[in-house]
Amino acid sequence: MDARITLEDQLRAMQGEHAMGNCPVRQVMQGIFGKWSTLLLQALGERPYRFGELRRLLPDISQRMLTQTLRDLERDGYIYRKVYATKPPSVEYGLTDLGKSMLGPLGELVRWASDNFTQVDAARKRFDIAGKA
Amino acid sequence: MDARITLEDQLRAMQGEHAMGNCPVRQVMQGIFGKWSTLLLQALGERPYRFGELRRLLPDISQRMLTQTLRDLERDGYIYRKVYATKPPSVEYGLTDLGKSMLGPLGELVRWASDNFTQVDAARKRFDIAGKA
DNA sequence: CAGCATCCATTCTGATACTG
DNA sequence: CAGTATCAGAATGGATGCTG
Repeated sequence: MDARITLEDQLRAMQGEHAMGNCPVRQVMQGIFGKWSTLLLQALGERPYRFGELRRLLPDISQRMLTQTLRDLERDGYIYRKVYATKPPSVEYGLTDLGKSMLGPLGELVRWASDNFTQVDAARKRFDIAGKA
Repeated sequence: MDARITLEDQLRAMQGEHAMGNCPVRQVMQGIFGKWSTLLLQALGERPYRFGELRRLLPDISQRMLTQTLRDLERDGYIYRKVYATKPPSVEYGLTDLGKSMLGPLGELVRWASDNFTQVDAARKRFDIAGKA
């Protein structure tokens, strides 16, 4: 079985009402690859976290971006949001089944990036030094 | 072998000079997930294409974005750019070995997105209808 | 044919201040 | 504790006209 998706596959999935720029596959991918989405998905892949815990885990995310990214991930069905009516209130975030099923493929790519970022970095330096920047 | 990369792995890879927001892994991922990058990488995974061919293949990309995205992919070492000094000139783009090696993991994720975009779409609708939008 | 330069609109991101 | 609201700057995206 070939795991490759051809461009024709994607074109077929678009059926006219969608243009290339907003094909559904790409829309899904964009949701996963926001500036903080991948990091949050991986964190929640380990265990559920509370809002404040995530904030401390990602020291350089602003509160605004954390709230917004979590909301987007919840909207796409990757994570759940559970409010405990304690005093003061606490909110727990965790992966849904859909989110868990996505973490496999995403992990593959993260692993590739982790294994190859030095090569990418080297390529960038070569390109820039060659004056093509 | 567990293919998962933990957050601790990423934190370890950062070594202080990098913050979460610009960790090298994320930088690589961002390069792959620009608005058009994935589509172009997949197209070039089938065979090399010329500039004009790519333009026709992605009808709704602007010339500016095509040029820019190709240049970014070349800079990161995923594609090569070969100029034929014909008259009029023609330019061929194709995947490098690094690009080819990345297409595997990327394809996994594209396949997941292709298999699950209806679920994501359904989740979005539920969220919006529930008035949480 | 395969670009580059310019201009403009939209989106994204973060800092800051405030609330149930 | 876990947000919301507002604002300003940066980055991104696209339309148009010009060139070797």
